[in-house]
Amino acid sequence: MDPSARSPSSRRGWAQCGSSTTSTCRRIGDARRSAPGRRGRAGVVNLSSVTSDQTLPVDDLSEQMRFRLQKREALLDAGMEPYPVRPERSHSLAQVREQFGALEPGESSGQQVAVVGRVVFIRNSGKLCFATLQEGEGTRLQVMLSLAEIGSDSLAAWKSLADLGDHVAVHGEVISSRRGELSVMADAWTMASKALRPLPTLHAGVNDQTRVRQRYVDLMVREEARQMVRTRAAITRTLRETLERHGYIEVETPVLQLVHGGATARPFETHLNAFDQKMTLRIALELYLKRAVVGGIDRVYEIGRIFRNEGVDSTHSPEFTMLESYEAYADQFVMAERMQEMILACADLLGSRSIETEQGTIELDGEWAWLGVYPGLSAQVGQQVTPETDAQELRSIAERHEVPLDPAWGAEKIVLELFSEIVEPTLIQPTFVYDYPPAAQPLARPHREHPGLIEAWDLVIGGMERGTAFSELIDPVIQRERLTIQSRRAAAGDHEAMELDEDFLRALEYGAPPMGGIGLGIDRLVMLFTNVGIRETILFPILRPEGGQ
RNA sequence: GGGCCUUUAGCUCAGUUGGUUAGAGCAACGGACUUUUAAUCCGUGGGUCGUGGGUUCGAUCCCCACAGGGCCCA
Repeated sequence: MDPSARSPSSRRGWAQCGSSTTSTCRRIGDARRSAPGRRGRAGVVNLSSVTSDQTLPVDDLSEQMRFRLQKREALLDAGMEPYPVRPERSHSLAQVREQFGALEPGESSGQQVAVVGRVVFIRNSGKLCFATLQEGEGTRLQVMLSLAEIGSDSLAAWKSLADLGDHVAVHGEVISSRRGELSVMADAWTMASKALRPLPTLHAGVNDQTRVRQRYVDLMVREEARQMVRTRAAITRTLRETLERHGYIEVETPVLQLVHGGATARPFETHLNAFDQKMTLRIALELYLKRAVVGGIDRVYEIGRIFRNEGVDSTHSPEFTMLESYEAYADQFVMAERMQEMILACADLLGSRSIETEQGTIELDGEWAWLGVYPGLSAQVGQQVTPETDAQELRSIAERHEVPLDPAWGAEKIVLELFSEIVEPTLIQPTFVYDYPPAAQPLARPHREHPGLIEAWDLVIGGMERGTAFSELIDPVIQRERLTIQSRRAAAGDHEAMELDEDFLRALEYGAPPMGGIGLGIDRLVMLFTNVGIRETILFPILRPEGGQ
């Protein structure tokens, strides 16, 4: 707030403003009642004085927006900036609450402050006005504007120019109202930012569509939306802290890649003009992080956005955030300890190791179960299934359980499908599903004891895969064989198959240390702790274009 | 890809078994009010009933297509 706003001269300014506004508002009413033919010309407000030669077609705007545009003009006419560069602000609303929270009802602090916030409630009476300001994460504070303190011109300006949704700056003494509400008793106010669109009803919230399409509105009106942002940030911070306690180093690896790999997924394609080169957006972090471990960064992780050009539903988003971490001289069991520690740290931060869901209570405390893929499937279908069970028999099991299969799939792929359809949804408590067939993960090493299996697990909680880990494949010869098979599939038209990454193989050929690696989907982790769909965990999710645009 | 539900004022929602001028709360506009708490009281305005076709004397309502959103299935 400009200090001069409290000088007598500026009060004269408000006086002019107040009176001109009254007439402005009458003009709007007159214009609406005048002949329709005039509205075309009069119905365009020129904003060139502040922005450019752009104009807003006023006839297309709601009545409320037209009034607010006129109020903005009235502020400018009166020499009052509707969007000042830096309003005076001595305290945040939270600081006022903290420093003066102990005031007794009716007590005055004798302290002057300058605060800024968005008007979320407004209660105007003849000579005393109340407004509730809201800032940042939702902290609210009442301001009072009294005729005796602020003068008739400034009070009139407040009543005619300040709307719900505006940011306003208020200077005055911190007091407690007679009812004990902590307040700033204004001796001056200025506009901090004039809102042209009305604030939605605060108590009803907004519908699901507006929530995701206009998250900024959702954040203004719904505390749970603000809480989601904080929860997600707290979870990523906790994951970082846990890994860094174990000596992990955070790195950033390329998003734009020549060769996509590290996962089975269809990539987004793009083009690098400088090299006239086709490129893809990464579908995983894996291959570059392993290169870092080869180079001697023994404990390394990245939290980053990855992109998969696939379906969109309540559990899938085309872009999502993944944590991958790699640790030299560790195996899948060490990584299981890391995973459990990270998730428990998040649970403790959020306050509880029990999570209530529709499928029942998830208990994160205690031992987490280990379940072999083949024993788990055998128990659920009531017949022995082993790596030796042939595709034909597996297909008859699938038929009995009404699991649709692709005719091209082999036995291993069928087992994976059967497990994820029949067993996975039943695993509510934290379970490491392990001893996978090789088809599951081309980048995991062969099992140390059982031929025909690999060293990899998926962590299933609440019937959904939340994370995965392997004892990583470091034998460059076997890795080349596996990637060659993948690349043949890619060449044959399988959009999800990996390409042969020669530079990655070259890195392995220099000798990678034995290592364990983790992949953890951040969005699904947030979903676990908050019980909402993926679109609520992502601040600005991918959406179809709005109609008519 | 298939099925079901949904789209009405700035916001949240009623409603119309097809019929005069489509409603409520909040919000807005005018007025009253110096301790309110989603303030209250009086008055006023605000609608392409998602879009485009069709049936009908008449469609926001019935039918078809399309678009957005949601749920279930594949």
